[in-house]
Amino acid sequence: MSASPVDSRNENHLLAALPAAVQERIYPHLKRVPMPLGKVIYESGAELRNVYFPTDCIVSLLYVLENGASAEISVVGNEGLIGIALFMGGETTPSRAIVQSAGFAYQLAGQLLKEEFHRDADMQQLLLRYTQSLITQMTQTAVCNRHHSLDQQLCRWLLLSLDRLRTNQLTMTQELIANMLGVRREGVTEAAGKLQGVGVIRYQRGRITVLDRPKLESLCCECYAVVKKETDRLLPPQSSIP
Amino acid sequence: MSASPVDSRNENHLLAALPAAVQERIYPHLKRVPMPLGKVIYESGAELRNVYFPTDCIVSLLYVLENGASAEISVVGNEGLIGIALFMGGETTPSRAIVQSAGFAYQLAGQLLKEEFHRDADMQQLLLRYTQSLITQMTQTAVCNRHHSLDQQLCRWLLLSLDRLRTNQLTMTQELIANMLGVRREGVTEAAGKLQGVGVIRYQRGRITVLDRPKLESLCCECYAVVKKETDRLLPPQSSIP
DNA sequence: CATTATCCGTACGCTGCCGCACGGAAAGGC
DNA sequence: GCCTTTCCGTGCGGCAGCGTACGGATAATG
Repeated sequence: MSASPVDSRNENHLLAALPAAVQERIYPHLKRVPMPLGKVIYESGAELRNVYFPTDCIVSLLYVLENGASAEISVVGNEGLIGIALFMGGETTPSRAIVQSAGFAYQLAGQLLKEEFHRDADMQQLLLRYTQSLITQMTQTAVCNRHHSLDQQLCRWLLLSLDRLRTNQLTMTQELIANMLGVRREGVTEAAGKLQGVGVIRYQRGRITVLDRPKLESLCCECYAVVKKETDRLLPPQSSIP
Repeated sequence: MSASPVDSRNENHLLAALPAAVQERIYPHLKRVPMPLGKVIYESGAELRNVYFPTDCIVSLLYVLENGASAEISVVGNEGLIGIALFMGGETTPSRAIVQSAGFAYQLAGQLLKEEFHRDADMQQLLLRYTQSLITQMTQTAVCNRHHSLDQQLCRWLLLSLDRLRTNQLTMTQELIANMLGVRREGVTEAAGKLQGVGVIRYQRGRITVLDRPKLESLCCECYAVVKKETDRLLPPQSSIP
């Protein structure tokens, strides 16, 4: 196999967990592409031509209503891939994928992914389990939207983002967070102000630093823990580099 | 094939759409079982032993929070099946399935479904497309919970239920609806009162009659139409009895 | 260095839904 | 036919988040 020890393709957990045979066939076709902040990976209803395996970026699946209001459905980092609709058979979804934290990802032609999906049973199993973990995240988002306060949801959101980065710093304006959570920007300002007041985070113009993660978790609703636990169950976080 | 023209197994669209070969193998193992109101088909986290194909009942996938608060994630009728976690590979889900409208369903051992899922590519494709339509429903629920009023959501909920029944009558207390929507019972009373006031529905002690469906749709948020359109796209509603 | 654009803080009235409480009215049991 | 249970109507205070508006502070631009 051509993968060197420092192969950044292994930074994506799904890629790293693929059967060796699949890796061998797919790796040569992976193209490392930049994922700049705000880039729209695919638009609602648009046909997917490629899928993306993030290594150090975060992509949000966002739903945009007719009136322009929006809400984040789920978030994808180096634990997953963008474009499940391809192998699910629908080709499109009524949501938008947008880069929420800049970085890189590996691009793969959708056709190749589909072929492998139908060729290798282990890979299929892996991708389906990942899809189920996404479903869990979506359902939890739904119930969280219904029952929990903005303060709690902000905590959940910060934790979800933090898990997908290597630092404790998010480059992220409050306006963007508000779009994701589907609330007013002022609401985020207020909630973030409280968190800063108790020393959990600090921020200056679009740069959020998490200072006390345990406390952040304690202020969060159960939703974060439920999703994390279920995701770990479905996709055991085994070491990515064999 | 043993299926007679009046075979009620064909009342479930998924069963009816299965490849003939799969039908031949599976039909003998289907067991028609009653689905009484309120019955819990599976509990959160419990392993699924059977899957269910509803013919004339409605089953809700409900998420229950630690404090007992709940919210409906999606709803399944004769267009789908209960137990997708089986072939998705997770075996369990952190949600509860509960009968929301009484009727019957066909029960099938999970093991058999899994075998067919891996054996027949067409069936696999069908089930995955159904799963994607479920995902659409879930995401729309999430965004609807965030942005739309109780009045609108009640309309959406009534329409979703109506689509899965043969009558325009729902046997359904307001308390139950409140549980599904994750709101107070009083809120449902008020919203339903408005709908009755404008002549869209009529109800008496747990019996709701829809009088003016077009008007109901006009009062609804876009969420219902989006889900319906996407579901029809993913699972074309071809005649169920060939 | 001056100007502009971006981002964050604050304030105020409003409204939709919550929590709670109580009462009436229809179905069901004996 | 009486009693109990279930279900629905109504009312009231409270509050979280919305819409709107404005101003200050920090980066980016030329």
